[in-house]
Parts: sequence; C-alpha cells; structure tokens
Amino acid sequence: MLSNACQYAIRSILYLGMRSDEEHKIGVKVISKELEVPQPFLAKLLQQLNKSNLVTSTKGPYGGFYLSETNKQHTVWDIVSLIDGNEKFNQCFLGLSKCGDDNPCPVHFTVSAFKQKLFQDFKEKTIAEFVEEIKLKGRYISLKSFEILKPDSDS
Amino acid sequence: MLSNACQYAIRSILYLGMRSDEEHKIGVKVISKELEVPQPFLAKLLQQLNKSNLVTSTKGPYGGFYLSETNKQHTVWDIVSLIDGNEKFNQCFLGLSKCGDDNPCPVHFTVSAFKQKLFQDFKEKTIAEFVEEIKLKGRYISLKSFEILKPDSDS
DNA sequence: TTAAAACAGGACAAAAATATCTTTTTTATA
DNA sequence: TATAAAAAAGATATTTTTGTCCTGTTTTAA
Repeated sequence: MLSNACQYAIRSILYLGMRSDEEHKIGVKVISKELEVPQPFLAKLLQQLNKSNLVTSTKGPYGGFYLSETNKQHTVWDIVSLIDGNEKFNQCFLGLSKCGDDNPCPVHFTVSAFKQKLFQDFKEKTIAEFVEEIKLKGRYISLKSFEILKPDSDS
Repeated sequence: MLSNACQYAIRSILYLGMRSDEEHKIGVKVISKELEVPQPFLAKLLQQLNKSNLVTSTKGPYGGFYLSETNKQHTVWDIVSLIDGNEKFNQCFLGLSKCGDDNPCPVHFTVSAFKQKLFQDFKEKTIAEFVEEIKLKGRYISLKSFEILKPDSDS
C-alpha cells in the first residue's frame, strides 16, 4: 500500500523521534544501518523531509538529523501525503473510479472502514504522541523491527 | 496495495462472472473497453489467467473469454496470489521484517485485523458466490465501476 | 586556516511495473 | 478450402520506482 520510500520515511522519523534531539543528532549512515535501508536512497529522502520541515539537519562534524519540537508536531499523515500523495487513502481497492458509499465495490465497506481508522490515527496523532506511545509500551525502534529492549539498554 | 495488474484481473473475472458463460464469450476488446483497461495489457493478463485455469478461452470467430463452472469455483485469493504473490497479505504495513503479534509495529493490530477480514473474504468465498452477491444487490459491473443498472437493461 | 565530517544537489543507473506491437495459431463459416 | 476473427506467444518499449555516484557546501575543531 505505502511505497518503500514512504515506509522508510515513517520508520526514520519514528526512529529519530525515539533516539534523537538537538543534542543527539544522528547521521544517515547510522540511520540507514539501523533501519536496514539503502543509504544513498535514504539520504535523498531525508533531504526531502528536511525541506518540508519534517526533520531537521545540520551539516559538518557532529552534524546529522534530529526531530525538533516543531518537527514532532507533524503527523504521520504529513509524511504519507508528502511522499505518496494525498490520494493514497482515497482510492478504491479494486481500482474503480466511481466506487463509493453509494456505489460500492464488493469490498468497499470492509476497506473503507479500515482506511478511515488508519487515516484517523495518522492524521490525529502527532509524531510526538506516536513516539510517546511506543515508549510507554517499552519498545525501541532498531533494525527493521520495533524490538523490545530493556529501557536502560539505551545508550 | 494490489498492483494494477491484479485489480484488472479481479475486475475482469468478476465482469466475466456477471456477463459471460460458455454460450456468451466476450473478447478482450470488449472487456478492455468496458473496464477501461489497456487492451494489450489485459490480453496478456487473460492469457496468464487462462493458463492457471481461472478463465477459459476459445480462439477463432465467436471465440473469446468466459468463466466455466470450474473457473467459478476459484476464489479471489487465487487471483491475488497468482498475480501479486502469496505474501501480499503477510507484510508489515511499515515494511518491518520482524513485525508480528508479539512484536508489533505501531499500526500492527489495526492493519492485521483488516487484512485478516479481507483475506477471509477472498479465501472463503468462491467467485460464483461473489458474483451471486453482487447480483443480489442489483449491481452490474461495467465501465470502471460497479454501476447499478436496471436488471432488464442487460442484453 | 585547514582538514575532515556531514548534509545538499544533480546526474545517472538498474529494476520492476506497465503497456505495446507483431507474428503465429486456431477455428468457425461462407 | 479460403477467409476472417480471435486468442497465444514472444519481442520490444515506456514509465515509475528504487537505488547509486560524484561533486559541492557548510561546519567544526585541531
């Protein structure tokens, strides 16, 4: 459903939300290794996210990426609509242009209920809230999964 | 989520399920026009579906495609797994390889509930049942949508 | 002030998905 | 039997997505 690029973007931002702040910036190299995402591709992506004010970067030694407080007030939906476009959650599962509540395809109601719920999650919760939730549940983002680690194993 | 090819395939098969039988075969030209799908692309697809016994075809004048009774005993899932592969409903929404019930990504439960429901629909209902359901609701497949037509407007 | 670290930007490359074209085979029927 | 209609098959083309490479710019700190 989401493009690779978009998945990478969401994962990166959640990762940065968990691990970074203005005093602890993280370089592309580290992020790409941790999330198992191709480095140059991710670099481009982060560039784009930076331009749209979804992440913050600084150059030079000790530079890298992090989420500012402003960045964290954005939503996952902001990421999706930037990378995959506004219509991502607005398309018929079977590709019918005229599918809708009044003229539903055979899976319309199943699909639209799901999309609505997810859309709400993505649109209503800020990145900060998402991150908070993950932290409360004791999970940290690393590698390609949200692995459960002991909180104090964090560096 | 589903590829174009897969959406085209599902739509074609439901369309054939509604409109065709051994005495009323339908040519690629007609199907592609009705479903607004590129004709040569669809031809290839139907070829593939035919090889996998999901549709039946005959060559020559008055030839075309239709669903035999055997064809109709297949499921939508058979189409999906043929075109988009077996893992389509088995992948993390955020692309995490280790995401699962015991190690869920932030949207895991929302997404997996949906996928299960859809998967069930696709796996348990035969094409025949899907078609029956559409007919009962008074809908016919045409153009790019499942439009509601008066039953007797059918030729 | 200079070297190195890190992101920025632009061009390029590869792979996958989508789409097209041409020729061959089959078949009904005139 | 010849002809035309239609799918099958294979080759090719286009577009999109994904991924890479190289050079430039900024920044830090020795």
